[in-house]
Amino acid sequence: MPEVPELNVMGSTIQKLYKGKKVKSIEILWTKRVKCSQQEFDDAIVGSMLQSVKREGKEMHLRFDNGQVLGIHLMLTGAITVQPSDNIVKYPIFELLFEDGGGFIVGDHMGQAKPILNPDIPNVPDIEGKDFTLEYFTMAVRKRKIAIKDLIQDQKVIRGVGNAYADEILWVAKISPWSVSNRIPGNKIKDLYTAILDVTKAASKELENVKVSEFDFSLENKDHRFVHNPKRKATPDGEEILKGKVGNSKTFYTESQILYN
DNA sequence: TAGAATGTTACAGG
DNA sequence: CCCTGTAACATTCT
Repeated sequence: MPEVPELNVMGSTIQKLYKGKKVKSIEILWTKRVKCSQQEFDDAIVGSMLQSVKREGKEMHLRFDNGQVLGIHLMLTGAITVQPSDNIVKYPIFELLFEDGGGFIVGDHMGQAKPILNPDIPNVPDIEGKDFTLEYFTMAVRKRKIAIKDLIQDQKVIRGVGNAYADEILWVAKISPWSVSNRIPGNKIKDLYTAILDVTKAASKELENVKVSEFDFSLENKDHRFVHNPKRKATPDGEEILKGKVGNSKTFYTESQILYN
């Protein structure tokens, strides 16, 4: 369930709720994908105070006053349930609790979401970062020869775009997801760049009032996406939404998106 | 019942 | 060694 707009909302909420509080416990409940031991998590953050929450690509980074960082990656189907909650988390990955009550559980029925101790921050522009410039993006798009949808989702090129918003972005920019990256003309690369910024900003704003109690459900079911949304048959301007595949992921698009190849 | 779920990584082939 | 495409991962829900 995690892309940039969702992570922005979750991150600012976690910060609002727990900034300045000390960690009472962290309990790793599903260790398959986790690199560090329970002991290492305990030593790093138990007793330390939460200073800030920042998003880095598709990860959320919790920084503590002792300099330690807890990274959270929700992968495909992970979710955060703020505690206490009426909902029982069926497949918990880990639980983080603060000293005077509250905290959250990260759950994922696919078992892929994971906590990361002191994660690396790759030298790749985040889509909301200052170093994500039109110049950089134009160069990156021209350098390679793959489907444009795969390119904008490649976290080694830019960090933060995932399958759902990639469809929204390409629809706004009026570019077919199968367009070959190095065949896209300069003015359309600019449209694409602008669409990445605009779609991300608009969706973040749209989601900012979602209730904390609905984080583990409603965020992904909100009707704010216009094409990557199984509930919709047509775009707001009445064009039929088509379904296909780019690489191995499901793609929603329309006929009017131009194919450059 | 096969396929989908907002993702990443390993590996084969060129 | 670089680039690209494909499949695996893992598990429940529809």
